Amino acid sequence: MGKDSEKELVGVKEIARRANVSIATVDRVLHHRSGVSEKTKAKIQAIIEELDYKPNILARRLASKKVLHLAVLIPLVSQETDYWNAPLMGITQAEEEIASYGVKIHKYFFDLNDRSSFVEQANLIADSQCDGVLLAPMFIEESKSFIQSCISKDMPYVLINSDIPEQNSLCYIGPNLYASGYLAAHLSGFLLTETDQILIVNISKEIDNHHHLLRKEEGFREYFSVNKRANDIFKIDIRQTTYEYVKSSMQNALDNKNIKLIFVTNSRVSSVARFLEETNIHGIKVIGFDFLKDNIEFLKKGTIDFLICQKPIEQGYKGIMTLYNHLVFSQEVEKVYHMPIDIITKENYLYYRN
Amino acid sequence: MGKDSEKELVGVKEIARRANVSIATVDRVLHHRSGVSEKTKAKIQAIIEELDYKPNILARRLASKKVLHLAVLIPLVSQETDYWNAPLMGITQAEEEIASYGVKIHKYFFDLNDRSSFVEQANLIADSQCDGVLLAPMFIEESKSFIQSCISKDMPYVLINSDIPEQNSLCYIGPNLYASGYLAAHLSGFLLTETDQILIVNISKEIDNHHHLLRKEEGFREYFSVNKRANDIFKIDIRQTTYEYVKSSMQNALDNKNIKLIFVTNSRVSSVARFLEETNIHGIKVIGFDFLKDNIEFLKKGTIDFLICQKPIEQGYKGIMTLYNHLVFSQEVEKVYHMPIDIITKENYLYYRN
DNA sequence: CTGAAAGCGCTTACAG
DNA sequence: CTGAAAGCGCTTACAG
Repeated sequence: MGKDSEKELVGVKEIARRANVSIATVDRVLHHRSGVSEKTKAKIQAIIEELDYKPNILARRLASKKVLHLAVLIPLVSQETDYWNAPLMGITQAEEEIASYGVKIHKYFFDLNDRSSFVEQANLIADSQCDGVLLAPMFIEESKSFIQSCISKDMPYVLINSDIPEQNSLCYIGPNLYASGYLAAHLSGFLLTETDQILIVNISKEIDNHHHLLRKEEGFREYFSVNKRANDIFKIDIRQTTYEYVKSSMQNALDNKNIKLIFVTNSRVSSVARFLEETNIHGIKVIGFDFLKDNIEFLKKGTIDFLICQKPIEQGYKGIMTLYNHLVFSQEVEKVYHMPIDIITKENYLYYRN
Repeated sequence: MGKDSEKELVGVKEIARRANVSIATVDRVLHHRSGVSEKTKAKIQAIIEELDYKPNILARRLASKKVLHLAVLIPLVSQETDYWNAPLMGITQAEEEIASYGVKIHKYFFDLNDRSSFVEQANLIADSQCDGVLLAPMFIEESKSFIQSCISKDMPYVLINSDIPEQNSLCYIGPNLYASGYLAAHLSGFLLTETDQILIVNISKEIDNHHHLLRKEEGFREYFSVNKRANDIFKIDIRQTTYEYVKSSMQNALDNKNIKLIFVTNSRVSSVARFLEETNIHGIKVIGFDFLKDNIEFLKKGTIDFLICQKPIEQGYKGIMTLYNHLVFSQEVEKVYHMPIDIITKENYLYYRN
């Protein structure tokens, strides 16, 4: 008994009856609206507490015709990588789920290779007077100034995929980059002897800004240092993302060495795998990131040994739901929600969700 | 335009207006209730189709006071293993989420070591006239006859954790046992040379029925056979779950061999790890199952190398939500929903969700 | 076989 | 500062 039997019937009506006021007044204090005398406000609040009143969300959404506008700012899916298709799917899924609850989602896309497109879209959002923003802060400086305008407009915002320092964001949802690098190193450890050579590969047009890649590299190196492993670790930054460029860079990097394992710090690992396959290089283990079609193909064939994946779909989904739950239910949110660090192999990729 | 602009306003009222009937009549055909002439029924249905009417679920649940009763039948959490606490958490989480939508969940527990307790509880459910059942069919025969009574009473049921052949279940939600054994073998492969010896350990009071353990073993062996690896594979079935019994069994099993890796087919892997630790045996790799406190402790210390986990919380959660979505929204369900096969290590366990 | 009316628990003008 | 009333889109008796 107790728990089960009590709550049942408590609604605004009951509260109004007990407080000897109208339900409209109860509604006012429920929503912290002005225009209620301190005295009656206090009385009503006491009753709300006492009864542990929980509003009926169904009725709330039904009665209120207010629609909630959420803006999303993420990279455009490019032909170079369809990684961003995944978060977008999660966002769309959330959208479908809450559409009937009066939520509208407005999507803005920018080009990963074009900072100005980011600024442009960000400005559109800033002017749109929406109720909340989901943001992938790929360009640090530009993101910071966008965030400033969000703050000044009192728009809550959620960051996904990569975090940015100094932030008043509602929360960050995404990987712990350092930890994922560390794990990659641990897996590497299984594949190597103490003397095998390792190559770390960062592939990105804008490596300076891509703290993510560098933080993964740090985590990776840390593992070897903590475990006092003697393996030589080389590294290369590849600043053009075309296959031809990756190929020639890799040729140079492998030259005159005896690399046994390559750690690619992002989803571009398929370029490296393609290179190894085309040039008929065998006996090198490969670890990279993300559950993308190309990557999975190489995983199946055994050219890639491990992929680390961090639920990009769920990042998008959770991002939207967090905004929704915060705005509609005033739900408290964790400041940081690190995604699980999933290990994908030939044997379990079929069962990977997200 | 198009998609966005159209639907907005279509409700029972509009349908009623167009069909020249009352909304009560519209409601009748919406719910396939009797008492409507074929003629008006056809007219209304045509309009519903034409308008692509989607009922407002909020209003539906709000107006209808009908409560949905779901029954859950799972093992009691024992002091021997708290595995079943996880699915229970997922069930409770789902319960909280949909409680305000008029769903009541009734939990029945049985003792894993006592078949009769299963039958007892199953009978209670069969008599309870609930609207749907979530079931962990640990005892095959008893489950089959319970399922028969569900079918005869037209109660939909969902299976979790382990599947049972011949089934008209709404769906199965749980691991692909064979595949998880296969993956375990793949991971083992990384840790071994071609000549290292392997020991498979099944720990359970009722191994005959526990097809799950045996199917994992099969998957495990299959990997070595497919990949033509020459490792000797030994096995032992331990039919008492107390630590003392496990310990002495393990002592025997290791005697006179040079085992380099132990594969424990379920969550009892911590007993084996404890044994290795207490008897100061080093240099044996260990792979087992499930994200349990004890197991994680040994993972941290390095006694256990890999844990394979299959989101038990989510199994419970999805089980309930599947019943709910099926009963409330008539949502179609996949017959089989295999959980991802997660690999847990020292480095990523902190980020594991579920 | 069909419809008018009340009600689910809340919000929103509107009037005072 | 406060309340009476209409309405959100649907369901449920009840009456015919």
